[in-house]
Amino acid sequence: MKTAKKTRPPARKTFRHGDLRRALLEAGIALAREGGPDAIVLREATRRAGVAPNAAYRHFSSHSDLLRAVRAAALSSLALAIEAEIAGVRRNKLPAESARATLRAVGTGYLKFALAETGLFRTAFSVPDRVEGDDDAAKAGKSGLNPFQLLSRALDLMAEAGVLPRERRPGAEYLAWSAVHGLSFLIIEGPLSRSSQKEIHAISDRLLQMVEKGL
Amino acid sequence: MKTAKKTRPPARKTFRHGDLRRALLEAGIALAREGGPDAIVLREATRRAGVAPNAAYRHFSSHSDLLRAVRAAALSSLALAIEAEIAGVRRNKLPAESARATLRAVGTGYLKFALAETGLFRTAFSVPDRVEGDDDAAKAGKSGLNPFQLLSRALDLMAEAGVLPRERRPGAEYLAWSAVHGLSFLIIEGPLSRSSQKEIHAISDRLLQMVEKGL
DNA sequence: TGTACATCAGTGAACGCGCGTTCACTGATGTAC
DNA sequence: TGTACATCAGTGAACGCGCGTTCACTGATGTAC
Repeated sequence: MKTAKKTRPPARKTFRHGDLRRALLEAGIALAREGGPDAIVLREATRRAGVAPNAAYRHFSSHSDLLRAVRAAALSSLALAIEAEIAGVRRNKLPAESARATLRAVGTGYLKFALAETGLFRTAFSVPDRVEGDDDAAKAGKSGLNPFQLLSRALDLMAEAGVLPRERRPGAEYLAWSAVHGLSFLIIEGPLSRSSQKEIHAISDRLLQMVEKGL
Repeated sequence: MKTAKKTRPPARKTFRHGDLRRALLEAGIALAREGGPDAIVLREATRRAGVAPNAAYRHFSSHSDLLRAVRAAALSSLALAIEAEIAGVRRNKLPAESARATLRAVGTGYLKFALAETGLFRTAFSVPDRVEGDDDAAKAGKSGLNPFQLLSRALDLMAEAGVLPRERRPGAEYLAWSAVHGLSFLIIEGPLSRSSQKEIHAISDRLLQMVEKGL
């Protein structure tokens, strides 16, 4: 899928753009949304912003600098999606139930985002990057936590509620993350890509159950 | 990491090459091994085979045709790695134990391959493709089964041995695959990419345990 | 066993493409007096 | 309030690169007689 070249420059009337950095970043995000990380093309971003190609260099030092910024934005979107799912968890439950529901919400939010925003999702994980101890706000949601940190917090809740044995807590992130990320892959690029929403929903449920039980 | 351009054409003395198709395929595999799917460049393959760029078109109809062939070879390598791991399972066990060991072997073989042959592994899954009902021998190992089919067979064994409840058997492939594939990702491109072999081994073990228990 | 000829694998040259990036520039803006 | 000037965001033109692919060709091979 090639990107449409039809988008005409909005014909600025001022010499100065106003907020070119933001415009380029948003064009980059749009490109990522449409075609994943490989679709983030510096020249196309400037085209969409209605600006000469080299103008980008006033705001990003290189192509990969733009890519990094888009990537951070994608992670932030994912964090927002997870937060939205967590917000839907009923508060008046027993701690154990509530902790489990929160962990499930993290998984569900992750999977929903992968399905709905495939391009951004793939962009978020297109480049090796430790997100664990990273407090870059550009990668975080409203809570100030990035996706990994949201998962960590959910697991902490599980441990506190006594649902997850303390000795199993360390490193549990990687087990849960593996399962959910792997399923996202199967859904996006793998053999489940032609399955119905309903089938995907069912298998997602089973997977989250497996994690809960097996953790 | 750019591919080294130093590899000089082997200076054929005959006009005919002999087995150019094979040479191009092997060059393609070598490129994939070194740099993943994006490194599979038709021109570079012909360079390595010591042949003019357009000579490739006698054997592959296009770049993506070559890519498909390399991809099939990568899947076949993965199948071989899994088979090798299965072959190491002790035969004189109880059926239940033996079935569990076989499933573990599938997971271990998968993870080992992902770690040792990252480029080929990424190539194998670089393009959406249903491998489930696919009996293309180019994607299979010595047993004639491709990686997915090897996993299916291991799960069948589990069901027959009574270790996996029959009603949970359908679709179990996707749960196991998700977990193991997800961990492969974390190890290859994700946050576990800088961990030691030992840490990776430990977390792999825990993951396989989780799958066994949670399936 | 020897020759004529069709086949088709590989050659050489060229194409158009879009990319990231660099250069010397121009002209709007904001500040100092 | 008005003017001179430094700043620096965006321009226009160009670069070199490597890619996939097409064209008309050449020359080794295998087969028919």
